[in-house]
Amino acid sequence: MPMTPDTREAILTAARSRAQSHGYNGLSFRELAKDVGIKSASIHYHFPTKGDLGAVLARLYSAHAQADLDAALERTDSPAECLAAYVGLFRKALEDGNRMCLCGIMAAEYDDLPDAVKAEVAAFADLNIDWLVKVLAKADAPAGQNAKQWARAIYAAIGGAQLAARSRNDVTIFDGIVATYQASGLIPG
Amino acid sequence: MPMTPDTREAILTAARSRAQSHGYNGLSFRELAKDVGIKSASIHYHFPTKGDLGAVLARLYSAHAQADLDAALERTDSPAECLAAYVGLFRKALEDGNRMCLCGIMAAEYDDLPDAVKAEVAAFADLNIDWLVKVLAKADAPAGQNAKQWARAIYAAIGGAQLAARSRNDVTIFDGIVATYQASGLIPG
DNA sequence: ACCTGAACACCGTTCAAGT
DNA sequence: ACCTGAACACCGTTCAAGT
Repeated sequence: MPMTPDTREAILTAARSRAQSHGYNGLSFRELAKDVGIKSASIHYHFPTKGDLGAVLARLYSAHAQADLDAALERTDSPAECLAAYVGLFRKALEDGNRMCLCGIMAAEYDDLPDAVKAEVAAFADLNIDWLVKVLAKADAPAGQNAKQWARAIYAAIGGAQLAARSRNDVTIFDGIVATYQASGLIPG
Repeated sequence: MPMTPDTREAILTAARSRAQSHGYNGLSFRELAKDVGIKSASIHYHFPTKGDLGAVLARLYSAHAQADLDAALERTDSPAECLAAYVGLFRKALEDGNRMCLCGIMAAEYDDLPDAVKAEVAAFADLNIDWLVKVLAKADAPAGQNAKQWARAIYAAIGGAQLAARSRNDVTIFDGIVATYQASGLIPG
């Protein structure tokens, strides 16, 4: 009689939390097993390899992000308000234990990632950029730039702000950087 | 009679290269030992712990960057030209085997870093920001922002561009993002 | 002064064995 | 269907031993 109704679910929850702090390399099956209350060998029953777990993790993370972004776009089609919601999602990770976007931290480990995980990380970036393109459609892009280039720049800049704030363990650094992005016109505000 | 005149130097060179690709977690004493042609236990003679190696690595990396930046500032005090040189340093890492800035990749692993390495990563960020403040002194900051806030935003944005381009293994993505930063006024160009 | 082999507790993975 | 113990080759680290 297991404590949790669904071991697979419990593994995914613990793994997501750990991965957002320690990355893919820092994710340990033995630590994960302790969190869940099983032996590390048992994790392989649910996820044959660490790469399988990483890929599922990233795919679920993307689906969750997609849902959040769609909900924001449904509340308003104002670029400034949508971007505020967008920035808020990345801010939340920092607030919650100085964590990173799962796919942002994994992008840094790119060379060590199994191919299946690499693909999911790329898909997350695409999802973000596609949503930003939709939002930015009714805003004025920087001179000579199309919406796609603009979207890519915003995605990269927010990821960088998260990374910079994290290594200071200080969310206000994130806020300050975003404010400068807005003042410069990179982010509509 | 060792092949290399200075084993310590050989360890540092190999470690820097590996760390810029695989990060601190992905740095293996046994792989490093193979590169240098000694046994992994021997590395501990030169660097007692992996944290010691990481801290020395980051400190040397910072010193090298400081020299490069000072040289650029000596060639010209034009903000646009200095920033072009700055961007070029980050671009070079991507060109050279899709590598990252050492301290950028380590910032993503922040939670797993020994304290001595954390300090060096923070010092690298400070060095970058201080240099940028000097360069930006004679340029017009985005409305309501001081030079320090502006410098922080540029440092974060360039790091994010490197991260985003790396996970596509495509330097032209970096160039496109930087072009948008320039068009928006975030980076003087 | 510099290097090594052997040991330790870690890691992901496999697999025969349990229920 | 789900879990485990034991084994394997990896990891950083220690240390007595070599030169």
